[in-house]
Amino acid sequence: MLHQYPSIDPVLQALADPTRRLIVERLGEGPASVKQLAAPLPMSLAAVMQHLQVLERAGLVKSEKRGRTRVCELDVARLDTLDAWIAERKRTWERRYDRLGEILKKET
Amino acid sequence: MLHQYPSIDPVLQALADPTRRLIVERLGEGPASVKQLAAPLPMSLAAVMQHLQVLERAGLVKSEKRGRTRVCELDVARLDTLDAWIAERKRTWERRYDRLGEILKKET
DNA sequence: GGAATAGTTAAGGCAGGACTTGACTGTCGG
DNA sequence: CCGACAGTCAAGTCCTGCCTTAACTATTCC
Repeated sequence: MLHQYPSIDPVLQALADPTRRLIVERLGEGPASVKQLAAPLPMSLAAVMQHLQVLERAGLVKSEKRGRTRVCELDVARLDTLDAWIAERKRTWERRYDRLGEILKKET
Repeated sequence: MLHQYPSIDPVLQALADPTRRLIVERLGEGPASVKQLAAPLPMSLAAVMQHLQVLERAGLVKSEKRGRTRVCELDVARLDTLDAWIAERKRTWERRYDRLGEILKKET
């Protein structure tokens, strides 16, 4: 089947970092500027920028420049890619489980 | 709200590595020994062992020693942790979208 | 215009992660 | 018992990823 997902690789790599997950969670509540995103984080603005670039490359975040501020927004659709990947693993697993039947259940 | 998920951190970190995802995908088709898992991978057995330890610490894989071979098996339940996290992000997002109403839809 | 604001870019430091090698343990087949 | 097999452990190398600082650009406000 070759499972050709549109590159979950950058998505998972982006979400692997706790800071980036915090950013994603924050953006889940609505758009925000880079400054706003950086405010609660214990690091420089430049560091947050770099995190945003990773998230943007992964397609999880879209941003737009308005005046001198950059407004960032979550792209939830990208999370479906992950959803799909997980679902696929589980489906294969459960299909296998069905093939085995209830037999193995007996030997707890 | 404090979203107290049982540590998605190790799960996402484990899945961030392409090699480990390959192992997960392989194990999705059924249990396998360390040797079998290592066979298609361009690295030493010791390296695969280390990957397995990461997966096991994340709770994604369980293994059992049988004679001189170690049989590894996927723990699909752990993927639900990730599922839950994603679902939560999407839920928050959609709730926000609802609050905004249809107004923004007009300015396509 | 000039100072403060918000972001961007580049360089470098440092720690952690991925992989290797080599020595070692335990197990199976003959 | 002995060799081959499957895995384990410990160092050590190397490279990537996260973060910093510093200099620089583009806006906004007075």
